[in-house]
Amino acid sequence: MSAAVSNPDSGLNSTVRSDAVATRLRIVAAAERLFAERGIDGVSLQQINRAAGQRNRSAVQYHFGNKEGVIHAILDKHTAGIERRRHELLDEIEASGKLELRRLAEALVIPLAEKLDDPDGGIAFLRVNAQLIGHPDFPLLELHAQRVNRGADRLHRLTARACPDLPMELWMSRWLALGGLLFHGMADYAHLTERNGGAALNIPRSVFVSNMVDCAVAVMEVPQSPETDAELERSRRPDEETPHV
Amino acid sequence: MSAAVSNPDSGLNSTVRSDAVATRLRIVAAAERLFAERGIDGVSLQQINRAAGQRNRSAVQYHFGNKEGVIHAILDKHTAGIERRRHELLDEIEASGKLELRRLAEALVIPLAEKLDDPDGGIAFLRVNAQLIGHPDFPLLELHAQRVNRGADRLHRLTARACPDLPMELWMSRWLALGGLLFHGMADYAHLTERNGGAALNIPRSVFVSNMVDCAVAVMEVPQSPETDAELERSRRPDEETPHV
DNA sequence: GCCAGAGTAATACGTACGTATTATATATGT
DNA sequence: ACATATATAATACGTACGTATTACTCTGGC
Repeated sequence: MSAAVSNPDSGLNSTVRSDAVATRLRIVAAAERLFAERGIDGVSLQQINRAAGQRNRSAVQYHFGNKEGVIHAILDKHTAGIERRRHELLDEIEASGKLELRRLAEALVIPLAEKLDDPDGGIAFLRVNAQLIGHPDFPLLELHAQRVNRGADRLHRLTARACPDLPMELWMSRWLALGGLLFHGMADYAHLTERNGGAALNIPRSVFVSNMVDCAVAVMEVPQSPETDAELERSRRPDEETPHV
Repeated sequence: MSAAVSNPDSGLNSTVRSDAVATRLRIVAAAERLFAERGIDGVSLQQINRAAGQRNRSAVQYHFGNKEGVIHAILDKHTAGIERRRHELLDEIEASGKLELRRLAEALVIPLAEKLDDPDGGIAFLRVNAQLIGHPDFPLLELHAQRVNRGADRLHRLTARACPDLPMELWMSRWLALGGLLFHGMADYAHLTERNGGAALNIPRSVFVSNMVDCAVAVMEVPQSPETDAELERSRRPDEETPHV
């Protein structure tokens, strides 16, 4: 609670010194790299300090409070650009007048995929995101709930509107699963890209991205099968006990 | 290297005492529960010891060597049944004479989904698996490479044969992404199921499973889009430089 | 019933962590 | 140029970890 460890952002400080922002940038860059390589839980704050060239042991505490603060800083660094790009694409779609599902899927995938070419930690950002999906302490959905994310919300609404025939329960389940598909597909490709220094899986980037869009479209637009319809029908009759098979 | 910490399984010990197997079972059960709740890296071996009611501090070391040994024990506990079930389903499919893609997707999904009803750590097993996918120290693919997994290999071959029209690079990429879709979709549903004590997302289990099968089929069987075909075509002409858009 | 050995318990050592406290240096506003 | 608050450095404390070592207990085979 002392002044020395309070987050300078949260206070009423009128001035932000220039060397502080440089240190913050170096810490964030070191953290995202280490998190991507060794896992979020496999990195201590002291290791981040050392990797950032900080001889002090509590520089991370001073600037970000704790590990969650560092994670938020990493997300802040990258999501602004992603949000902007996503709004651009969605604006184009809405201006065109019709909600083409493939365009919406592109608005979902492309802003993320462009991070593959961001040399300032873009790939690490993608890998950290994939780790956060199922993380017990910092689940991605909760982290995003704490921040403004209008682009993703807008996209969610538009895609739901573009798939009016799918029952809502199924749509929700598919949307969640789509997150796993995208983030982990992207993170795997990102990892391999970093190791091979260019393409991965013998697939050029443009082909990979387009293929991911194809998969996203497929998951969203394929109608439920007759088997699923039958199960759905059966589950909606409360009288009949659903068998265990 | 002393005898006291050597894995009793790896030695030539003729006898295995009954209390030892009971302790091993309790340790594995405690470990899978803790791993699922707090994350693999968020649990120390000592915590596993305590949760297993072991007053000794090095019981885990004695029985499993290290954390990777515990993970292998968890996988051993569950994969046997999954493998057996998967071979059953694949036998039926091959006996029928035709490779129906939906049946193959069921052979992929159902053996895992049935773990949702296994009260002996089935849900924890699914959540641990999802964590292992992108784990830096114990990546799931490497762990599986160290063990016999003929059911999954057989399934991989058969599904690839059932999708002859898709270019191989795209197929490989989709197969990897499918892992993220399945394991994380399953783990999310498992987690919610455990919290709500029954169904999750207002979706009964049978509907959820059938919906996952639909998604898997969709990802596997949807042909590449004209956009992807164009990118693929362009990438196969080595003369022309691929633009960055 | 007894004994060798597997299994469990108790204890200790070195290391690294997060956190707190204090001191020094330096950039910014006046 | 100076004073002040901010930023960085240095150091210390308590805790928990993995590991190793030693001693005790009890099972299982004879």
